[in-house]
Amino acid sequence: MSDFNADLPLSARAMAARPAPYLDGLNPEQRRAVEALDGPVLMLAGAGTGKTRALTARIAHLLSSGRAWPSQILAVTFTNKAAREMKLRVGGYLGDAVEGMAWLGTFHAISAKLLRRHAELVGLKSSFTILDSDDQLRLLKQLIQAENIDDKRWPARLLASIIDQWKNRGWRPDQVPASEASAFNNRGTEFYAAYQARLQSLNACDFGDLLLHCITIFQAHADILESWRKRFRYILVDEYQDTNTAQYLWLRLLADGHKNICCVGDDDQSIYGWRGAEVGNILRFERDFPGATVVRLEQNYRSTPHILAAASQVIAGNEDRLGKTLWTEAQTGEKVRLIGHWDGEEEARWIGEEIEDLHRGTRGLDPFALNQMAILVRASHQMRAFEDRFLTIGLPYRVIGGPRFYERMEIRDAMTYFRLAVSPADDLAFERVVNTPRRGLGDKAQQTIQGYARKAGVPLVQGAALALQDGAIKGKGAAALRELLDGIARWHRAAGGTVPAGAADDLIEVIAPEGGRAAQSHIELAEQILEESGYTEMWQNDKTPEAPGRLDNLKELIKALESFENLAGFLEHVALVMDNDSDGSDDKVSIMTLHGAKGLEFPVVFLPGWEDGLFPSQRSMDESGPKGLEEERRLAYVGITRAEQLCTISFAANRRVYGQWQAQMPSRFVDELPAAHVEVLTPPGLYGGAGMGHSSVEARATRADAYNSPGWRRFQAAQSRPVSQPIAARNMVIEGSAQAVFVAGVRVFHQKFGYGRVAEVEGDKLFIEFEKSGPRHIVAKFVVPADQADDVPF
DNA sequence: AAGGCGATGTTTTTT
DNA sequence: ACATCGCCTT
Repeated sequence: MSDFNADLPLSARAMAARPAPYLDGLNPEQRRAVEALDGPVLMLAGAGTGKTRALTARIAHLLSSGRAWPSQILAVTFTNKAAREMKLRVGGYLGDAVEGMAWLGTFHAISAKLLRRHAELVGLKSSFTILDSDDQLRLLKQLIQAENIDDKRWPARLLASIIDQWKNRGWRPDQVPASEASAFNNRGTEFYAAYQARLQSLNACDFGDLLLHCITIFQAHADILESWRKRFRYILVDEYQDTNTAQYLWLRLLADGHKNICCVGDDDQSIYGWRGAEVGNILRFERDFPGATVVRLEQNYRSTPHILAAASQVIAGNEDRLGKTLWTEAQTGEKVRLIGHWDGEEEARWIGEEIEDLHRGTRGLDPFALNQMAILVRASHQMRAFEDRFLTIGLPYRVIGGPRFYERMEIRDAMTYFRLAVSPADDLAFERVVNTPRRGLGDKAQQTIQGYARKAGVPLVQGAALALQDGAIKGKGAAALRELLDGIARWHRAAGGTVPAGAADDLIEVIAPEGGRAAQSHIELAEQILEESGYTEMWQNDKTPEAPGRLDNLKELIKALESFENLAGFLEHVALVMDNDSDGSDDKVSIMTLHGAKGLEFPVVFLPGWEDGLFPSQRSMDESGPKGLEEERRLAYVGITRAEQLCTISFAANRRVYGQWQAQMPSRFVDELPAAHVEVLTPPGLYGGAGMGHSSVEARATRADAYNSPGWRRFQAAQSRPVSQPIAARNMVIEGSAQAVFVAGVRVFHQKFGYGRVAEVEGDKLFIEFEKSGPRHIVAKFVVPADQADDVPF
């Protein structure tokens, strides 16, 4: 301990007077990553190599060495969960000083904070609202319908995803390249511009805008950028492999001054390419930041050597990677187990019994708690078989990643009312709840209101007031609308002190000049809003089985308000922090997707459904070709490396796919597992494994030497080849020729959808009317001209 | 304004 | 197979 102090840089020596507990127990690489404070640093952290540890130690080091104040460190994560975790861990080293880390958060939360300060530079007020995807979709749909476009063929969903992708790439409407001009029936950019204009008039922005507006501001206002560069003296980025282009630009802008940026990530765990993540960002880091210090964390503290070997072998099949070699000091442990089943139900049955055995503690292994075990699936529909089975045998389980609390209908409705109370001029909010509960204000009444609002150029609430004055809405609807408007005005006044003063006050006078005041606390106000609006009552009168649960959720929502000072603060939080992590403390088996499992670890992991088409997913390969396959392989890598002690991979010979039974081929990833580290098990009733009569692990999962032989593996390899090979071959044949060949009217062939005719060409995508399966958008390289279909090897 | 019916699409998910 | 959605009927 005493002699290393002499070698440390000045800052650290100054610190040596105090102990530096955060350096204790770091391995040499971690230590290097912690101590290389200045200039660009890339920390390539393999699975289970203590990345968070190094990252938090680095923050602690920056602070205790006096390089930066807490408020001068920008620490960016992707999820709120990761941000919380980091805050917690840094707090462990620093105590209360973490509270000063005002800029530790997600890209979006930090961007929102920045944007509130400079909103006017992009035509927004600092009180702008952040739209959720419901609002976004509703808005786009209006735009599409206003143009009299068939929203069947050109759905708002498609437009939303196109615009999202563009925003992910950092393109504002005027920056969308010409190559995208054909998107959305040649009108994509036009709609994008219209959408942005509409957002601006609503004083709103979507998630993509949070980043994009920041970029716009930074690019246009050197002085502002400069001041933020000065403030953020050190930048840390977690999960850098998941950044998209917009996030990359955002980071570059902030880091390009001092270049004190430390990016942490693992190219082998990049599994979000489909939503815009660019692995290229991490692969390119050294070129982007010349002279960067690159640290590889390769010592794994999580898994047994067999598990690591299996994971390493699988991921070695990828071309596009920086390359790391995980190693561990651990000597012993179970091999990765591989087992085939007759069908998906049997797979679920077997895993259920296996879990019970492991829980009980058979076979000389210590018993595992249920919450030490997890089942990781490729697609959520696989979960069903497990849920069914576990319900019948009474095995407690928890599904992680289902619909989230704040996405439930009743929660969104309730929050929409809160939104109206805070900003009565929020047209999207008004639209959403004007007839929820039913107030007799159907399409016709709503159109009347729209008409009045548009004609007078005022928000919908005011349009509604005008329509009432004019007597344009009659009867029951009129009375109910009057009541709603009075309510909104009353709630707004009650929320008064907490709302940025000004704008809405005149509006309130217009819609309800003689309203009273009401509740004191925002919690009382919230309850009152739900009561007076009739929303609670609506669910009380609802006879469907889910109604009681929804009422419970509403109570929970009210409870959640307690930790906020006012409604506006709460809404901001919810817009950005839409998570619902169960605490994991009760003893249940976890069922989740491979994506959901990233960043987690479990002593015992089951990886079912390793079948070609399911995993790797056919769609991924169809849509993204070899790149897609590589991403699937990374997913396999993520799955295996979640396991600490026991990892069991399985596949079924038959599986029901969309109601049809299908014969399944074992995944090509099964062939990529290293035989020396895998133990092949035989299920009961097959290959002589049956008849032992017990449900012990020995009896059900016999060591099946006959099937552990090279011959068995070769047999498997031979079987899966006819499936996997032609797909790759096909792509090679077709690529290159694709762009030139297709024009509207050409008859084409697609391996899955059969024959069809090209209706439209949109860049590299074709809109094809398939003879059997109807119209579809298809990437051109996956179809061949019909007259060449026979040349395609099968 | 509610309920029924046929068409439709079915990987992964955050903010 | 199955759930969801939009439209259509009552």
